[in-house]
Amino acid sequence: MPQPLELEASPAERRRQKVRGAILEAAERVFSVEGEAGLSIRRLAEEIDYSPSAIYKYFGSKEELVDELKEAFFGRLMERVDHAAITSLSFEERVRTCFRTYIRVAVERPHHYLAAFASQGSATDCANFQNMKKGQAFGMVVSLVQQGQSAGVFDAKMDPYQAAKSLWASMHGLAQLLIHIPHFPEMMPNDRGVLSNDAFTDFHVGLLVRSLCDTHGPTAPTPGNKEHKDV
Amino acid sequence: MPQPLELEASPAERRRQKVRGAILEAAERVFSVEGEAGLSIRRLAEEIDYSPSAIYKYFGSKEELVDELKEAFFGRLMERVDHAAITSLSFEERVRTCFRTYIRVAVERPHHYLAAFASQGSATDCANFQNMKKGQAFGMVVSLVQQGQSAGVFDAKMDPYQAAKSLWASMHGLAQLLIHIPHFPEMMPNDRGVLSNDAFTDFHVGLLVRSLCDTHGPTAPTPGNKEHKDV
DNA sequence: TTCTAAAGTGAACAGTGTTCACTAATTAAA
DNA sequence: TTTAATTAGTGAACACTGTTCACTTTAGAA
Repeated sequence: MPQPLELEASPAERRRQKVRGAILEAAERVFSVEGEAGLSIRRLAEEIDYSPSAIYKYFGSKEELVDELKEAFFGRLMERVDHAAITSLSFEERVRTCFRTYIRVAVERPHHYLAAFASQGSATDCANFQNMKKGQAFGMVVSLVQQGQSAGVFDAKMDPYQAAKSLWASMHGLAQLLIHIPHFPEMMPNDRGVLSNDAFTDFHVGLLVRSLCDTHGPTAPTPGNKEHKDV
Repeated sequence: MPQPLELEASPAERRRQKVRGAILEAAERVFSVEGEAGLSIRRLAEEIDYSPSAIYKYFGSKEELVDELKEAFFGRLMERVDHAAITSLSFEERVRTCFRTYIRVAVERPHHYLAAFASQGSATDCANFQNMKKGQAFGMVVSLVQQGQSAGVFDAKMDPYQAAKSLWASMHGLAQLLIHIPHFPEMMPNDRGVLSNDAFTDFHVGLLVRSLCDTHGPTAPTPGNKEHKDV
C-alpha cells in the first residue's frame, strides 16, 4: 500500500492520480468505440499529450491498463443489475429485469463485454475467481435461483449452483450472439416474428425460467447420475 | 473459378495447390496450439521454408488465411454433429449426443471455436449468413427442434426458429464458459457435485430440453406478446 | 530457343508494445 | 536557501507485426 488510504493525499499524489485518470479516461473513450484493436499506446499518449513511454510510469503494461477498464466495466455492469434487482418487487419481475439489464449493458459496450470474457483463462484467473467481479456476478445469479426456490417457483431439489451456472451460460451465450451477429433476433428465413433485442431476451429468459420451475413430474434432471457413452 | 474444377489439373496447378496446402497445414498446426496471436506470417514462412512475401502469392491477407481455417473448422464441427445425429436412434438421444459433440469439438479446438465467433459482425457477414457454415449449423438446430415437435416431445405451438436461436445461444454460452473458465463445471464453493464437462453439458441440455417440452400448462411463452418497461 | 507469366525473394514501410539512458521538475533534507 | 534525492517525462531504439514492391529466378508455351 503506497498511499495512506486516500485521506489527505499529498499534492504530488493528487497530481499523479489526475494524470492516471486522464489516461484511463482516454483509454475508455477509444476502447468503447474501437476496442482493444484500436487502442494503441502511441495513440493514447497523443490524446493526452504525453510521450508513449510516460504511460508506463502509470501502468506496467497495456494489458494492466485494459484489465482496469474491464474490471471497471464489470463493476458498472453489476451495479446496474443490482439496481434492477432491488427495484423489482416480485420475483418474476426481478428475474426478467435483471437479465434484461445484463444483456442491455453487454450490447451497449460490446468491446468491454467481449474483452471481459476473452482472458486466456490462466490458472491464476481460476484461483481468485471468487474474489473477482466475475465471481460476484455469478454469486448474484446463485442468489436469484435461491430466491426462486424460496418463493416456491423453482424446483427446491435443484442444486442452485449448478442451475446458476447453466443460467449464466445461457445468458452469456445470448449476449455473445447479439453482439456478434447483427439483427440476431430478426434473423429468420421468413418475416414473421421480428423481435427486438429486449423482446427476444424476454423470450429466452422465459424459456430458461420455465426449465427451472417446479411444475414438472419426478423427471427433473439432477446432475451427475448418468453414465456417458461415446459419441 | 480459375481452375477447371479439379479434373485434370496441370502440373503447375498441382504444385501450387501443394504449397498452398503446406501453408494451411502449418497454419493449422500453429493456430491449434497458440491461436491467432501466435500465428505470424514470418513464423509461417519459416516453418515451410519460404519467404514471408511468398505467402501473399497464395493468400490475399492473413485474415483470408485464418478465415479459411475457421471455415474448415466449422465444416469439421458440422460433420461431427451430423454424424452424431444420424447414429442416434431416439430423439432424446440425438439431442443429447449432438449437443455434447458440439461442446466437445469446441473445447477440443478452443482457438478455432472462439475465432469463428469473433468476427466483427459486419454487414456482409449478416447478408450471407444463410450461405455460410454458421448458418447451416443454425439450420441443424432448427431441424432438431422441428423433430422434437413432430415427435410430440416439444411444444408444437412454439416457433422452431425462435426456439432454435435460444437453444443455440445457450449452447454457445456453455462452450464459451467452458473454454474461458478452467474447471467451470467443478467451480463451486463446496465440494459436492464435481462434474465433468460432459456431465455438466448433459445437465445443461437437460434443462434446455425441459424448457421446450410440452408438459406445461397454457403458460408457455410465445415471443412478442408482451410490453417492455424500462429498467 | 524465345517470350511471357508466374513463383519466389529481400528490402523497405508503417505500425505495434516495451525498454532504457537521459533530462527536467518537484519534494525532502541540511 | 542551497543541496541532495526522488520522481515525472522524454526520445531513441529494439524486436516484433502485416504488407507492398521492385526485382530475380523459374517454368510452360509458342
